[in-house]
Parts: sequence; C-alpha cells; structure tokens
Amino acid sequence: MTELKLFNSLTRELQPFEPIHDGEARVYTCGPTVYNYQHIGNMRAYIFADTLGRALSFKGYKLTHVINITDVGHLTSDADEGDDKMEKAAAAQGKSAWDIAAFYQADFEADLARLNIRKPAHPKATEYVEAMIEWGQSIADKHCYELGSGLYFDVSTVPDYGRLARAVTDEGEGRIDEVEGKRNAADFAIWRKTPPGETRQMEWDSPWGKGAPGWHLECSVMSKELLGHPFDIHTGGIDHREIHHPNEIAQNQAHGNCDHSGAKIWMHNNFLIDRGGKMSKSDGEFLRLQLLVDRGFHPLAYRMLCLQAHYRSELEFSWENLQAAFTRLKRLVMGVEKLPKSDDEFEVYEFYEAMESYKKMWQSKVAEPLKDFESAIFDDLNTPIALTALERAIATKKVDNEIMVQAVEAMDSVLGLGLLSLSRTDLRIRPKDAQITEEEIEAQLAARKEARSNKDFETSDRIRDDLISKGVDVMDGDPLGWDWKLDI
RNA sequence: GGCCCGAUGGCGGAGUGGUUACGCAGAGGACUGCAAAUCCUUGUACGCCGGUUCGAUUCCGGCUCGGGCCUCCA
Repeated sequence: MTELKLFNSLTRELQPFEPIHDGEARVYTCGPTVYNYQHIGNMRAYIFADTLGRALSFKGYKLTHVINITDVGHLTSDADEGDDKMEKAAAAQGKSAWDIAAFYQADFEADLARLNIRKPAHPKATEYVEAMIEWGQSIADKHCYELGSGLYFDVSTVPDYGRLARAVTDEGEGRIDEVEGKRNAADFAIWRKTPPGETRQMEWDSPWGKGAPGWHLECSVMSKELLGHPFDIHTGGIDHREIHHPNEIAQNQAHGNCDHSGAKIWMHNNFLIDRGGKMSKSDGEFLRLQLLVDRGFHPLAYRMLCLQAHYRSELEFSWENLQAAFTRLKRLVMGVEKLPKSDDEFEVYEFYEAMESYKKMWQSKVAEPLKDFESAIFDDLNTPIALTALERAIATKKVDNEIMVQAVEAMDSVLGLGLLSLSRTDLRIRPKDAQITEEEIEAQLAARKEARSNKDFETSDRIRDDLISKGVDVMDGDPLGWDWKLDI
C-alpha cells in the first residue's frame, strides 16, 4: 500500500508518517475558546483535522484524537492588558463565565456533528489547572521570571525558539504595548495574576498568587496528559504556527528538559478567506454554520467546499462557491442513491481486515479510481483529487452493487460526506425566510397535476409561476421523483 | 518597518518541464405541452519582464499586484 506522506511545518517538507506507537496514531488539535460562536473559518480547521484522522483510520491506525476546549479566558487584547474574553462575554450576557463556556461548547459540538466530524475527546482546560500549576512549578526556576502581572517564560532559555515560525520574533517595530520588565519581546505568560483589588469568576490559587493560567500552557499540559510526549501529530490553524505553537514547543522543551517539540509532525491548515480579508469575530457579524443553514444550505455543502481545496491553500468563500459545492454534493448523492443505504459508521480498519471483499474490489472496475483515490489522500491529503476519483468510481458502469457500496464506503470514510446515509431530500433545507410551507407547496402541486392531466396548461403554468414567485422551483420529470425545490 | 505566502479560464480550485484535472456557471443536444430537474457534448487559462532549456504555466531572477503574521484569532 502507498506510504502516507504529510507536510511537516517544522521542516516545511513532506515526510512519511511513522507512528511512535505501533499501529497507533495520536493527534492533538488546538480547539476553540468557547466565549462565542465559531465561524465557518474556525470550522475549516476541524474539518481538516477530521479528514486527517479519517485518513489515518483508513490506513489502519488506531486513532486517538483530542480537540481541547479552552474554557478559561484569553485576554481580548494583548498579552497582558484588556479584559478576559470569558469574563467579558459573561458580563455582556449577564451570565456566569462557566455558563458561557458550557453554552458555546455545546454549540461548537453541535456544529462538529453537523459537519460529520467524528467525535474526538474534548478535554476542558479548567479541568487541568492543577496540572498546569505543577507544570509551571517544574519550569519556574530555570525558565521563568515573575513580574507584577504574572509569571513569564524566558524564551532565551530554550534552544531554537521560534524555529517553527521561521521568523525573527524579537526584532521589528513593536506594535505591541510592551509589558514592563519583559526580558524578550517574545516572552509570554505562564500564569496571569488577577490584578490587585479585583476578583474574577475564574481564578485559582497558585504559588504566584490568585489568577489564571497563560493560554499556551493548556495545550502542552493536556497533550502530554492525554497523549504522552512526544505524540504523533499536532494540528491547528496556520496562525498558530507563529506564536502559540512555538510557545507550546518552548514549554515542552523546558518541561521535558529536552530538544524535542512534543510532537513529531506539526500540521497547519490555511485560512478560509472572506472577500475583505480573513474572518473576524471582532467585527461584529460573522459567518457561522447556522447562517448557511438559515439560507437553505446543508451543512455538508460546507464540508464539500473545504474538501474541494487543499488544506494548505487559502480558500475563498463566497455564496456562489458554496452553491457550487452544494450542487456538486447533490449530484454525488444522486449518483449513489441507487445503491443500498447504509446507516452504519463504516470502519475502514475492519474493512482492510476483511481481505476477501478488499480483493474483490481491487479486481473490479473501480480499482483504478480507488488506486487514484489512495495515492491522492496519502499524498498529504489531496482531497480535491480524491473527490474526482470518487466521482469517477461512481460513474463506472457495470459494477456489482455490493462492490460499489464497498468502494464508496471506503472512499467516503475518508471524505466524511456520509454519502450512503444521505438522501437527496435530506439536502432540501428550508431557508429561514421561506415564504411558503411544504403543505402549501404540496397542495399547489396537486392542483397543478390535476390541471396538467386535463391538459389545462394555462392553469398549470399559472400555478407554477405563482410557486416560482415564492421561491419554489417545480420539476416534472425528475428521475428521482424530487418534484420541487426551494430556490436559494 | 520585519518575516512569510500567493498570482491558473466567468467563479472556485488541482496539477505539470513537452499531450494541460475537476466542480459550478455558460453554450449546444436529448427529454418535456413549455420549462425545470436529469443525462450527453462542449468553448475559454496559467500576472508582467528577463534568464536557463530543443521546449516553461511548471525551474531561476527582477517587477507589479494581492494576502497573511509580527496583537486575541482556525
């Protein structure tokens, strides 16, 4: 079988995946701070991580995947000024910081599910504060210094700081308000003290006073606790490559008293671009999955949009592009609609074990597209190419149904579109502002059918025009009996 | 100011030193009472200027434009 090659941000090169633990793959993905809804750009990172996880499963590795939940606030502005995000959101909504975290975590997890992102472990930062304090103590003497505002990490105490970012971090035109007393511009907080005279909802006692952990610390601590150091793959958005991950690496080096970064491969997905620039939560309105659904798009249309581009490329978002992805998804679903349905989450690991069906598939006409699919996926997750291979497989004529189901299941288990459990009517999402209900549509269509059978085309066309004016497209000879759709 | 990345047909987006994906949209055809949906067919591209080469969209250099990071951010 083809070797799985992945792009390592540390070396900026493709490298073969060689598991640290035989037959296993351990992956850590930096998760959201749950002080607000996630926008669809955030979700691209998890679709990418999920696809990576699925590819590893496809390859037969037993996957352990962690996406952490940051439920203790970062600060809203720079490293040491400004309000805490969690506390600020709580104040604005008249809730406790803990309620805010629970609410947005639930919303995040619902979005993951809607995007067919397999459920990984979701450890919460607040459950690891004790371990973070211990970690801080273990590195405090040799690597940290205390200031009035907190305990800081001295980046000059570890070798090669910032090698992941490939950037000079301590030169340049400080646009940051410098923290008084910091030894290096890149030094960051391990512990943030609660300012004197203040009380926060989320604060803990520590050797450095009441306060909260620095936000880089949690990923080091949780990845070590849950996956052990070093583990296989650490993923995140490309922005993390510059600050968060270098800091994580520095902490790992200090704590482990070693050179290794904590993970063997670091992978970063590029941004989803919204015309004006990147998505931004601070600009008020932002695109989230629910908005797409409100406009009549199935959530998986967004997954399709992401799969159409390579994860390391920027991807331009527009409603037109989303529509294109949705149409493509719809046609794909129609292509497999004739096949027997399957509601089971397909386990490729078992599939490879069952060599008999595997062999049959490789002797069939879908072997060629399947081969292309594998080499595309194993070549640093080239999903755009893999998609075309899937489409070619489906279009292959004279293939036994059973074999076709297996082939589609195998490929879709990586892409995660859920093709064999989706039907085309599932994709018919009612836009929030639709003018007409399904009952009304059905009634009108019945009347139209009656008129047509009497060859009263004047009446039938009048009804159709009326439906069109309400955003309903009528289709008479649809091969799958889908006789209307809401225009979006 | 520092560091980094990108520039492909109407839109999105792969890939390649020579035959140039794919999706959506568009066009033509089939089907239809007419449409729509569906199916079939199909046109259009590699930012600019040099260089390397038998040959460059693909390699190198310069330029222009766009974007990212340097501050919370996927």
